[in-house]
Amino acid sequence: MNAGRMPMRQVMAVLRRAIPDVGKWWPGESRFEILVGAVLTQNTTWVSVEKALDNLRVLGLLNPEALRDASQVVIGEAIRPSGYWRTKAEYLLAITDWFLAFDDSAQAMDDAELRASLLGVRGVGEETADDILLYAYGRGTFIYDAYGRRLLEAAGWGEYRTYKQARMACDSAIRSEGFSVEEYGLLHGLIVQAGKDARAAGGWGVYWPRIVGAGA
DNA sequence: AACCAGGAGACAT
DNA sequence: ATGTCTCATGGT
Repeated sequence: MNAGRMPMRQVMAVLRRAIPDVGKWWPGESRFEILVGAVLTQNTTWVSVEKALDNLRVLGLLNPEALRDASQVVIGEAIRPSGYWRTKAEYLLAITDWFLAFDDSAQAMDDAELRASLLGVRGVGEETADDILLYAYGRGTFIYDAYGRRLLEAAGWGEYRTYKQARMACDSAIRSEGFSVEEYGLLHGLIVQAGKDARAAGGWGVYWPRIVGAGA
């Protein structure tokens, strides 16, 4: 089946034509900041995350040593704009401990080892782990988030019940198409931006045919 | 004013 | 292995 499955490189071409510039899509001035952002953005818009990151930066807490020594309440106050402040303050302390313990040895780990190590951290699930793998450690990974699901469905890849299932299918397909790490990063950025545009346009049902047709 | 955002964990089934 | 609840704030 999957007669309508469009090759990922072609999907990317369609998206690049529709979205000329996503910029440096995951902002972050340090690797640690990317980890913090990955936790804060869970089920939350990036605009809200930026407010939380700014608050942490002003307090001098955007580095691992300072954050580790900060109280959960102080962290919670700073990150309040991004929601779930009790939960995420706890998660941030957990990922900070991981960073202090394993960041140095991360380069020596292969992709699967690093992913497993991250998944062992409280507050790091499949999607957050993949965000970190791709944007903090430069490992080629397809991020199967809510936007990715909608895009794949629109592009004829069908539906996958679980994150793992979809990730495996997409990763192997993309790997066989020879994507570089930079292309993986760009792809996810394009998908998220396209998701926003699609919603403004009235859904993927109208948006996708439009941007596909725009080049044909 | 309901609905959703760049999810994850606990718990029941 | 697969659903349902909860967590919290901000913007449509």
